[in-house]
Amino acid sequence: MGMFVSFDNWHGCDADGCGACAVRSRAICATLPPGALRPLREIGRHRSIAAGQTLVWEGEESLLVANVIEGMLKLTNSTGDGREQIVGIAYASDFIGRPFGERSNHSVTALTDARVCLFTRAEFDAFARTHPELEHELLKRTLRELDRARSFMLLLGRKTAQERVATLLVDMADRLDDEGEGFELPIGRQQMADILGLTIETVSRQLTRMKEGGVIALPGRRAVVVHDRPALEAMAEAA
Amino acid sequence: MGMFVSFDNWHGCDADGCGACAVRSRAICATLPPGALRPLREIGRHRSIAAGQTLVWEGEESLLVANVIEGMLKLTNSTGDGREQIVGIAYASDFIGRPFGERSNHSVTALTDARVCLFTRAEFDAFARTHPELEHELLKRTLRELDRARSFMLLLGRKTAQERVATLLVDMADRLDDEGEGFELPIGRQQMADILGLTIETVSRQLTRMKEGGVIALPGRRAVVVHDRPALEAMAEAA
DNA sequence: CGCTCCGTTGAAGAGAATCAATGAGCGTGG
DNA sequence: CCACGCTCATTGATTCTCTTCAACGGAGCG
Repeated sequence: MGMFVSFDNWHGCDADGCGACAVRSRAICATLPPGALRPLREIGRHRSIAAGQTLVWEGEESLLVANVIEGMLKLTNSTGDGREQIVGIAYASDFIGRPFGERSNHSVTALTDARVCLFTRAEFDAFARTHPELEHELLKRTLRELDRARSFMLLLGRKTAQERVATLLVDMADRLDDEGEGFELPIGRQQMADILGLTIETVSRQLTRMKEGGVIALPGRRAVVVHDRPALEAMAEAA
Repeated sequence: MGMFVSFDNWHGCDADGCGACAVRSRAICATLPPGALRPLREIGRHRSIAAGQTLVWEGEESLLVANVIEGMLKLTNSTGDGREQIVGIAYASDFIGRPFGERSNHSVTALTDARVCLFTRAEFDAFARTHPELEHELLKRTLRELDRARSFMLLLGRKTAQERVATLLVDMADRLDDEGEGFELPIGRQQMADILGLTIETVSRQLTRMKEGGVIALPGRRAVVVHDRPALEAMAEAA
């Protein structure tokens, strides 16, 4: 494992440890009063993760939790024979891992090179248990995640391939397309398929259909331009 | 609304209000020290709900939360054109509703006649905010629900019809079949289909196949006897 | 230049949905 | 107690969507 993992050369109580943190104002730490930040900092460690590396395995003991500082990670569940479903994506400032539980229900794998602020679950649990503001923030985030997961259950259980792809594009556009001038997909076709519960071929065909219908353009492998947003939204909802 | 809803004739601080509650030891209230139970009791109301009645509507403002005292309720998400996906089921002692959020993401509808202990969201939020033990319990429950939802995403996105039905039967047997002598399904075929992201016909056909394969018996509409549990579990996992 | 990875496209097939009819319980009322 | 009607479940025939299998294409890179 050591060969895949690199620790930054600071850890714990550093002069500019959290102050300089890229997600200081957006991660759960933001809820803590200044005085409580120091003890949390002392149990946290920065770690870099290479794309493709898995931080937590489905079904294994829950030993780690973390804040995402930079990069993207996927949360996945798999069947015994290798079928995979992405059940969540963690971006910068998101919290990952399973506090207050014996085992992790899903794997966590880096989609891009990433950096996280890591805690052992035991230490984090103990800290959180004594800091209600932190638990409150965690509760709010977990409730939001649960809402998102349940919305996705509707997509996976009841929506057609076209609706699924359109829904994903609308979500991505909302997240990434500030200027309305198109955006870069942060993931490839296979991962789109793993999110949507489809095959890579079906995703590709649906994108092609939308392109031929003039709803979107695909100027590159990862590039998407939405030409007709209302049409895309209509596709996402009804059919 | 009044014609569908009946309030019990006590509410608030009653002599035996919470002490006699059927879920006193299992609901979130169980975490509260005796002294804190009284103020919570004072903002709670018992309500009876008829089967089929909807307590909360998807997308509407989140005004109510509740503990389930008795009965079963379904949490659902729907598409514009009426396709429905059950995203969760609440049993006695479960907590329902969306605290700390503007809107409810899903509808809550009684599957059986039910009784709940109801709070306005505003009052509950304020109470919870000042009772960390309660928020901690709520966090643990929400994390468990999130794990469950994500496991279900694998089922909905990647499992075959046979695997889905077998998975549901295993879950139900674990929950209901103490003696190994069979159990009564708490829901009909349509709701099984709505949970599994299938049609009623497909659920029926899969059950028939399992019956003909000798894995289960179906002595009545709602009755199930598992003859070959290992086979059923194998069906639930691989294919 | 050729290799590899990833995405696209095509043809064929499987699995589930849909459409349609039949059948079995169950409650109601005669 | 039985007949009726209603709801829910089963079964069959067909259609259709998505998957599977297979080949090709194109961009990036050594």
